Amino acid sequence: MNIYIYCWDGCVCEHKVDWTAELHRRFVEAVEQLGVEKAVPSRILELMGVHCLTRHNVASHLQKYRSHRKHLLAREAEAANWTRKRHIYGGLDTTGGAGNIINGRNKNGWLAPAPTLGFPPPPHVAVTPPPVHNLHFRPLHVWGHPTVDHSVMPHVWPKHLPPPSTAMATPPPFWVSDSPYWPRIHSGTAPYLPTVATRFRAPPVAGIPQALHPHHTMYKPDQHGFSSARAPVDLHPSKESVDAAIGDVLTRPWLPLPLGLKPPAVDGVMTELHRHGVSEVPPTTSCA
DNA sequence: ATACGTATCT
DNA sequence: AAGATACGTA
Repeated sequence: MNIYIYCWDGCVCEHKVDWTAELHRRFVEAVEQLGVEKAVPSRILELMGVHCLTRHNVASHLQKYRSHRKHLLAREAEAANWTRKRHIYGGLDTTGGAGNIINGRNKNGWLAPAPTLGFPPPPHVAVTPPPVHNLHFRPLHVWGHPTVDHSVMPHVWPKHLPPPSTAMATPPPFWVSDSPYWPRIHSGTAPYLPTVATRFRAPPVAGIPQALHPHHTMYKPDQHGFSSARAPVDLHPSKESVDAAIGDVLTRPWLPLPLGLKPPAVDGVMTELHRHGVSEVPPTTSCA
């Protein structure tokens, strides 16, 4: 049974906040403006301009948000670290490592050590959003910055989905696919739009005025997707790690193969070499 | 008294 | 897991 309470301005609010896509989007927007580290509940609340939200609600959400983000960053660092070790081991500095990590940043410049670099300025001018009077949308199970997610999430591939083929160009991550949550960011540029997302409408709630357009389709990857980043992810290397490993191995085949990769059959190698007009193979030399 | 962050509870 | 609440601290 739903419990409703009366907001300070007279609107009817649900007892428990549903962090819908729209709400979360505003939240993230506010956090981005303030900087993830500097964002505090009161300021976020202010920027969000949403009724029926208390500072406590925001604080709680912020806690979860930071926690999720921390996990993601940790994984990213893990991937970067893996590649760095290999580079040190090989003594060469070739590029093509995990997620194109350069100077501690990923290619989008989002994942450098947070406290020092702070975060890039917001991509757009802050506009005070119109007030939202109700929270009646599907809960959102998507965490993190749209901008961060795009670079961080790829190695958290849901276990129930087939991994993307490494032979193909890397498709945009599935959680971006056609989601109203990231409108127009990819839909125009990326032909690859996996349709794995479960989409449905949020049913209108009787008796509650719909302040926001009720046509918001909610995206809800199942709870095994990227909220449980433990067992499935740990058992299977992340996509990013695999990409890094393959890229690395191709670049420097003389190094020991990482765990899990098998060397090609000699016959196959010889055939391939012949195909390329190489008939003599010099004796193997050790890397000094 | 108030806001914040974290831990804990439901 | 998500969101609320309790609690210690500044």
